[in-house]
Amino acid sequence: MRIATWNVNSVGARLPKLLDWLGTAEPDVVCLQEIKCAEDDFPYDEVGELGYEVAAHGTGRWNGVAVLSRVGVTEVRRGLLDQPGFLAEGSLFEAPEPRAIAATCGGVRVWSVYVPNGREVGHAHYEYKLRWLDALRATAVEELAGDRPWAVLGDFNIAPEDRDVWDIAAFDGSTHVTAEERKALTALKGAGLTEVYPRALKYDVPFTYWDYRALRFPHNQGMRIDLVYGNASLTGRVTDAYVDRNARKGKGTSDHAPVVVDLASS
DNA sequence: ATGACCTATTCCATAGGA
Repeated sequence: MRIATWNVNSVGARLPKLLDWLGTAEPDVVCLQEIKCAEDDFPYDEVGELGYEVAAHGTGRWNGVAVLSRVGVTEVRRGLLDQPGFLAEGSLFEAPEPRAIAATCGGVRVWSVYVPNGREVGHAHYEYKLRWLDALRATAVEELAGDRPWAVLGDFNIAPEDRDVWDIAAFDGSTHVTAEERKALTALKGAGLTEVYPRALKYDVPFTYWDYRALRFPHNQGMRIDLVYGNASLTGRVTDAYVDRNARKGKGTSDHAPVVVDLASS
């Protein structure tokens, strides 16, 4: 069984690339982030023709997550346990954002998550990011009572180690590399999870994101921020994991590459 | 070269991304 995660940066703009990739990588389950469309506007028919059922959670212009599966989709859950919203400047209410969806696919429980960016250290969005990560941890604790294979995959917007960014000096004082954010990942692992570390298809560090600007991809100036965590029932079945950087090549791509994880059949 | 992009929308300007 092959599961994957990919921040597609708009499923509408990325549809041709997504369909191509589904056809060649042939994943059984795909967690998507930043679909940037309302639930009703997801291209269900197009991915359906390739055999995928879809559970989507999206409201439009920003965020949005989905799970695609050709091995069934049951027990769909939208949002985290006590998920915080973001109080935008000038807004009176915290808006709940579509950043997490779960489904059970072929006996494996998967969460597709798009962790808030944080914008700047000390910004309200940064505090929101940390609160959101704590809600993710609490959700994991709640769901990990049993021993069914369980994984959370997605764009965490955190580089776990200094080596996971192309130049740590360039990130001095910025989000994605702070001790607080990394502590949140450690706390998440404390729920009973281990990271599935992927192979790089080229170079040493398996980066998953390269900014569109400044020729970051050709220069391999990337970040490893799309991550996979699983419980022992899942990680014990991992036979391979890699970042498909080929999906980042050429025009009309996402700025993220997919992370692919292969599991032995149970 | 301290340069360099891309998305959807209240659509040709802006917010957000990381």
